[in-house]
Amino acid sequence: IRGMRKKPLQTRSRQMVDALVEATAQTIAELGLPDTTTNHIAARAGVSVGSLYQYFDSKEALVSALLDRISAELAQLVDRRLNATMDRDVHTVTTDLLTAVFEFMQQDKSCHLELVRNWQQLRSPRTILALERHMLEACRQYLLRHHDAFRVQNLPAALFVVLSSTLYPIVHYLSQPRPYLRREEVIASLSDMIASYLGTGTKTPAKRAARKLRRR
Amino acid sequence: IRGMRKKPLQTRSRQMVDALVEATAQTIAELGLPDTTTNHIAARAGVSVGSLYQYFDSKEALVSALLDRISAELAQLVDRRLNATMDRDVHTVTTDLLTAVFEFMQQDKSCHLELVRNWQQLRSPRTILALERHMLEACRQYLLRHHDAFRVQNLPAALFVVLSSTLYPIVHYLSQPRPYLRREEVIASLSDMIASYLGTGTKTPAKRAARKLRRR
Amino acid sequence: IRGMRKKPLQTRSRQMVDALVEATAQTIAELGLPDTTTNHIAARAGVSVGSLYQYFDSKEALVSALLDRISAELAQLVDRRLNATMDRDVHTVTTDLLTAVFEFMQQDKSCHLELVRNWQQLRSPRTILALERHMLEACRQYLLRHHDAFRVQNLPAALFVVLSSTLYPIVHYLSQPRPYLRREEVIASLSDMIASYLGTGTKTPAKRAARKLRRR
Amino acid sequence: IRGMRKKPLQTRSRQMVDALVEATAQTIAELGLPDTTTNHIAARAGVSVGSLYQYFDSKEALVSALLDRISAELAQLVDRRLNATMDRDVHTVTTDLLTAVFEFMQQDKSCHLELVRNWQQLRSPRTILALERHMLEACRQYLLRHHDAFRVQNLPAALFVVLSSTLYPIVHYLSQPRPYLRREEVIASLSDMIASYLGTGTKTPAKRAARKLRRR
DNA sequence: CATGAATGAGAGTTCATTCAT
DNA sequence: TATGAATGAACTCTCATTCAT
Repeated sequence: IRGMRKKPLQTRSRQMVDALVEATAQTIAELGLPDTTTNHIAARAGVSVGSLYQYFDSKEALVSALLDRISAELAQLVDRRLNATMDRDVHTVTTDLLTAVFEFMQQDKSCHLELVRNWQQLRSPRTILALERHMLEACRQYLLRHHDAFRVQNLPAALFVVLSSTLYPIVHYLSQPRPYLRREEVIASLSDMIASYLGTGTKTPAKRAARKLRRR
Repeated sequence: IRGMRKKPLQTRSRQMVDALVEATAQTIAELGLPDTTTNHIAARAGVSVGSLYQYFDSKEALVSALLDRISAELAQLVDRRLNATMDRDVHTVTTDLLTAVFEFMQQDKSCHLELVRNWQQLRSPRTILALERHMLEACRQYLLRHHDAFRVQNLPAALFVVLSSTLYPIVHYLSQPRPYLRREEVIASLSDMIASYLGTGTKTPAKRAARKLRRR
Repeated sequence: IRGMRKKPLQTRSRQMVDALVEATAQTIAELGLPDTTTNHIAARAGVSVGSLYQYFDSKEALVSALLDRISAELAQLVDRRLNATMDRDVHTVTTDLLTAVFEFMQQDKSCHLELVRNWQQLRSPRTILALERHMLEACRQYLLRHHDAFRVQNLPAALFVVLSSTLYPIVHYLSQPRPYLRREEVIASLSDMIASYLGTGTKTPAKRAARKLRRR
Repeated sequence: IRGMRKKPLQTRSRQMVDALVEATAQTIAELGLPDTTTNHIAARAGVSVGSLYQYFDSKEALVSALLDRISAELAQLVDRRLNATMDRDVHTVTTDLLTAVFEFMQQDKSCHLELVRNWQQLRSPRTILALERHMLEACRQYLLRHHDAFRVQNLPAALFVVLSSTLYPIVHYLSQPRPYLRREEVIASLSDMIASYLGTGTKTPAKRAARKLRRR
């Protein structure tokens, strides 16, 4: 792994690395990324700065490691949810996933939102790319399973658009100091949009009714 | 105007202010926001730091002014495009707007992308909010004009989702070092998604055909 | 005069110089000496910094000129008071003078106290020395007039001690945020001390009585 | 302790703190308080600015610590002297104390005088107040011990006047570039004044003789 | 003469990183 | 291996002073 100085094979090392990453997460959650210093992190982890630099090349490497951890968590979360709802229709699955991601971001004392806000400072394209690929793959699995229900033409482009159209509205929404919409409204609208795009956007009764009318 | 020290009424002042804002733009474009310093900006503008601080209260105020400028440009761009295509269907309008925004962001040696990347650092919520409202209003105008063609239920939520689903995929796309999709593919997919969501997603021949089939 | 660039012979020049010195006084009174800048002063005088530097070599020269003005005022004040009470006894004269100086320092919106507080920063020994000599001379005049009533031996030293023992307790007293003594108490005690030192410290009834007793 | 960052418990820390305070004293003695910068201090202490800021919150905190040190020294000095002369008459005690304070201020390459000169800039009212109270208490002790010999009416006011009448003439005297009096003359006159004020001003033979004459 | 925009050295302070212990 | 004191370059911002207009 990049930026790591020692391979944390031994137990002690692993514990140290974990403690440091956890301390990083907590500090970022509390102070925000820009105000997080290596000294803060080391202090919170209960070790010295020197030790910190024995395990991580730089502050950046630390944040990178934290990102790896969070990426894994997020991937796991999505996988679990998706497995549980594999057979349901897009709208249901989307609503479920969006709710899960919302909760993930909103977790109390979590650094997730703060990190996504500053994701451009994070020079860890590898991790981000990996997460993205994982998500794309998960989505592809779902779509393939339901291939008869969809009418997307350019699958890669569609996946890209659906994914990036999903993540950012959430961040944007959560970054508002005083949102004028409720979370459920955003989730519902996003689900509607994605479902209608992927071709089975006829889940809400109102819409189904509307379409019926027009058919006549 | 906030953070401005002298009112740039006279020609010389205006020129200095403009030069400084332009220098800020260039420096950010070249070095990125985090590495942009007041000394860099002053040097590039060909003046001393002292002069910079005669016109702007702080580094933040400078960036804020730059943001104001860009916001105005972007708003103007969207207005112009939208006026020209007011009577066309969603898909056409969306494609046109997306293309315009893409070009705006991709302008050579432009700071636009870098700024959007760091938009969370920018402590200018006023400007950002204003831009957002402007966009929402523009979209609303368009939708009202075509109200018979749409079937959105929760208009505010729809607008929020459409707008944030639009901006960020672009940034995301442009931030990729080696994109695996062509720009046109992303634009097309985004347009498809939005058009289908707003209710007249029947613009591309393929889809129209697909829908016809299903109706039988 | 030192630090002055032009001899203010013409009326316009005199007015300018006066306006600048007055502006200096006001600014110091309002902001304190450390926060007083040449730009503040020029602005308050309604002229440009350039003009300021046409009449004064430096910020220091300005403060110096202000000090000259205040010195003259103080000297005049003491002279007037002393002339009026020339024939009275030390205690009365001292009380009167101290009251006058207290009032001079305490004048509303005055820079006097602030200047005395920072008198060491003021590199104008000439002015200060002149004021001191003036005071010494005034005191000497009074003492000579009453030479039969006093028993001071080392007159120069006595004058030095009396004068410096007088000014600073006033400043010290006025600098206290919450004085625990009343002004009158300080004046009375100072007068008692000086009168008893100079040899006729028999003004307060108690003391007169005490002395009478001892004489027997 | 205020403004201190690390508690100087360990030997190394104490040494560093002491070295920095000492460097502050030396720099102030050499350059004067206004021209003393944190970089100067750090350089003179032989450490980096960073180290300075590991031990002190700010430049002000550094000066504050120096003031604490000096206050303690001065208080100790006065206590020692006063204890040694507790039973002597006012004139003797005053002369002794004044001589001691003179020497304290005049110490070669000392910052004491420079600090007293700028005492108003020093935002450490706590320390100054503490010193003042200590002095007042010491004086009160002495006066109470000799209560039968004195005839002061308003004790607090008398103490205030005596103390402030004592410190400032010394500073004033030492600030003169070319004093026209000898130190001994000032001390003698001050002692005379205080002794005569406090009621036993009949210590010097000359005065006693003079008074005898008048009694006849 | 008057202006005031322009100057720029230098202030205090921070923090990722190192290295002697 | 762990420590944490030490580093110092770099940051933002100020203000007495100048000089082209």
